This record gives sequence, structure tokens and C-alpha cells, in this order.
Amino acid sequence: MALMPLGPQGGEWEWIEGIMGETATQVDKQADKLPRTERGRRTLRRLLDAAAQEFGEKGFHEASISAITTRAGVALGSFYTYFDSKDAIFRALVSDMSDAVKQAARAAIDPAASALTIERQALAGFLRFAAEHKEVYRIIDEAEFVDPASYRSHYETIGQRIAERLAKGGGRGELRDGLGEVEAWAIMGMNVFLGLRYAIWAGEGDPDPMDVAARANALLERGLARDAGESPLEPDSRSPVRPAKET
Amino acid sequence: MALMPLGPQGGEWEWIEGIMGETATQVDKQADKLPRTERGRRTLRRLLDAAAQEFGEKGFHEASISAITTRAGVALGSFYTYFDSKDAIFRALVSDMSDAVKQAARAAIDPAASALTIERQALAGFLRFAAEHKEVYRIIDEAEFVDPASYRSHYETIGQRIAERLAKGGGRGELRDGLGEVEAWAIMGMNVFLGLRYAIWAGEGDPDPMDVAARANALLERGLARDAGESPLEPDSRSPVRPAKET
DNA sequence: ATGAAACCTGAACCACCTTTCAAGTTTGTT
DNA sequence: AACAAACTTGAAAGGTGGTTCAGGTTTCAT
Repeated sequence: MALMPLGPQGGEWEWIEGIMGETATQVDKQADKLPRTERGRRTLRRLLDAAAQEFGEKGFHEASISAITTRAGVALGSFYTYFDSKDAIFRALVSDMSDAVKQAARAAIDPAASALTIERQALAGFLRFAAEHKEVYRIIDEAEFVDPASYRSHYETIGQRIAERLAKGGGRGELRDGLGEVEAWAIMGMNVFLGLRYAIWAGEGDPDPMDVAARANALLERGLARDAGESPLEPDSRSPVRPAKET
Repeated sequence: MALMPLGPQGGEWEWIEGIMGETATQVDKQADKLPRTERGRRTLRRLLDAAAQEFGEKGFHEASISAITTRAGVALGSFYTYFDSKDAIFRALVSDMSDAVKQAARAAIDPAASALTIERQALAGFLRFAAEHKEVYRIIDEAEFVDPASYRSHYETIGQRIAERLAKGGGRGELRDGLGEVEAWAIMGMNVFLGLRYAIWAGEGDPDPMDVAARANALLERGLARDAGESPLEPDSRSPVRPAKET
């Protein structure tokens, strides 16, 4: 499962399946590189795990293929049995990680919950995931420069998903009507930056992910404005709101 | 003025003054490179303008020093009269642009306005600036990998400034009490992503910056929740809210 | 005017890394 | 057992582009 694709050796990459069920563009070039033996699949996975670490630690340009193969314990030349180029393996990682992030958020959601609760759960899930897999965050972010198309499509997909949830919440009467793409991107940006600050850059006295998610959710629920008579829409959302210490 | 540091030839870099009033670390190494003649200052500015374009279009690693010097119309070797390395000029740019972004937001604000109006003005100012200077956005973003310390300090500074505004709004009774860093980062992330989507990636049918800022501000004012009786806190903030078409 | 400091020039140096390749080993099938 | 395909290996080709340098030109204070 893609939820934990980066465990030191627990890497279970969906990459192979992913690539086969793809809309296929640069994928075709890669297709003939799929391993056909057990040994081959093992090597491929080793390379992907090593690359995730290497790219995560050093960034795309500082990372070197020879460092990746060394980490993976294979010969330099073997790399090109599985990937056409340094870019190709990076793209494969981005694609896989993009799926993993979406999956993490989806898995954290209880579809039966109220619209606001769902947003809180999605954020909490994302924060937890980001804290556990900082490489993922970094690699996706660097895709803005190494593989812009994937980067854009990653966020557009997520944005769409959020917009759908907002529309649904509107239809149900839980949220305002007329919420759309702008609000979706606002929420997404909020989540990403909270992830950067409180998961990737988490420090000593920082509030834990649950508190952060609760505070962000309060913002989404009532905004910044002064309480003009508590809006009692989502009783569920108040319970975990312990005010976190602020700097 | 740093507000328009990237005009084709209108570049008025505060870089020189900036570096002199600095807390001084890697700055010292750079200090002996400050030009002492008029000609030198002209060349330095040419290099910085050229570098901004080159980095903005190609990204740090694809950009080459020889392309920068060609663009600037100076010899390759002259580059090293002003900068110790490719990294050094990039850092100089990040520092300058970081100032420019802050300045743009500050300039868009009317300090006498209400707390929420101020946030809307800051966002609108940022969106306008980002649309006009896409290179700035890109360069600062890439600093996450090329110059992480500057990147972090850039956002921490802005985050702090927003937090201060929130605290002030709370003190005045315009906003809730207890707003802090979490809310500041949420707002900042919101702004940055709206900038990415509606300024950098702006497309045909997209709403204009004013609409985006208004919608985001509505989110900050009342949240997503269904109108539980219009909160009439900021009459000012309703006027420019023309609902934008959504996809 | 004149000399020293500032600045300019571009060819060459050099370090680094991606990619290729020809030869060898392992795997899996018949 | 035997063979083809899959996989592995590491040395070396080949490019790229940051950085240096020695020698020339311009600036500016005296």
C-alpha cells in the first residue's frame, strides 16, 4: 500500500501497477523496462527506495545516480536497465508519491462525517503523513521545477477533490452555497503551509497536528470574526479544540 | 524602489543598501565585491536583472552563468568580480525579492482600515505583484532547495507579520481573541496558493485578482459555514464581492 | 596628467556526473 | 541439460558548465 512507501525496507511501491494503468505518454518509453523476473522486481524496488531517500535528502540536482545505485547496492550500469534517465526515476517517484498523499488524506476521512469534520480529518491525515514522510513533501515540491506538469496536475487534482467536497457540503445545507475552486485552493494552500510549518519544520514547543487541525478547522467554520453568537453547526468539531500555545 | 525590481531596464535594486544594513554572515564574503565606481554599479545591476530573468525562465540549475553574462552584455569573467559563485547571486536575488514581496503587500495596505480589510488588501496586492513578476514567485519558491535558510526566514517573517496583525485585530475587538501563529500560517498558505493558481497559472476564464481576494476574504470573515444570520462586522468588505464564475 | 585601483575580457582549466557498452552471470523454460 | 532472455557489471566515453587567471582597459582622485 502506498501509504507507507518509504519505510526503510517496507517499501511497497504501487509504481508498477500505477504505470500499467496509466493514460500513457512518457510511460510507454518506460514500459519495456518493466522487470520480468523476481530478481528484477527486487532491484527495481531497491532503486526506488534508494532514490526516494537520496532525492529527499539532497534534492534532485545534488543527488547522483551513482549515489542511488550505491545505496541500493547495485552497479551503476544497472540503473539504466530500469530507467531511461535521472528524470525518469524522479517522475516515477513523483507520480507514486502524489498517489500516496492523496491516499493518506482519503484514508483519514470518515465519509459519513459532516463536511467540516471531513476537512479536519483530511488535514490531520495529511499532517501526520507529512511528518512521517518528509521526503515525500520535498520531492513533490521540487517537482515544480523538475517536472512541472506533474506538479501542476497533482495540485489540480487535489483542488478538484476539495471543491467537490465543498459542493457536496453545500448541497446538504451544511456549508454555504457557491463555494468553488477559489475556496478549494485556499483550503489546500492552508493545509500545505500548515504541513510545512508544523510537520516538516516541527520544533520543540510546537502544537501537535491534532491541535493545528482543530484550529484550522475553527477558522474554516467561523472565520476570524469575533464570535457573534456561536455558530452551533458542528458540535463534533469543538471537542478536540484545546487552544495550543502560541509564540 | 523594490516594488518593480525587474522591469526590463527599470530595475532599481535595493540590494546594495540591503547588504550593507545586514546582520552580516555570508554577507561579509560578498562585501569586498561591492562596486566602487559608477560603471561597476551599472554592471552589477545588469547582472542582477539578467540573472532574475534567467533564473525565472530556466530555474536555478538550467540557468547558466554564461547565459546570464551574455544577457547582461558583459564578459563571463566579469561575473566573478561581483559574485563569488552562482549560489551567491541567487541568494542576493532571493533576499532582494523577499523584500520586494513584503514591500508590495505593505504598500497595498491602508493601515487605518479594519483588520479584515487589511488582509484583503494585502492579498490583492500580493496577487497583483505576483502576476506582474512571476519570476519573483518562482525564484523564491526554488529557494526552498537552493537556499533553504532564506526560504524559511522569508516565510517566517511574513508569518510573524500576519500574526501581529491578527493580534492587533483581536485587541481592537474586530477579530476573535487567541488568534496566533497557526492562523497566520493558514492565511499565508491560502495567499500563496491563490497566487500560484490565479496569478502565476492564470488562464482565460479565471476570476480576476480582486474577485479572488474578495472570496478569500469572505472565507476569513465568516468561514465556510452556512450563513447563520449575516455577520455585519465589516460593511466595507461586501462591496467588491461580485461572485466569480467557478469551474 | 598620471598612477593606482577598479574593472573587463575570454580562453582554458577542471571537476563532476550522466550515459553507454561490451562482456559476463543468473534465471526460467523446454 | 541447454539455451535464450533477463539481468548485472564497472570502466570509460562524452558533455557540461562553474571557476580561474593573466593580461588589457577604464575610472578617478591627486
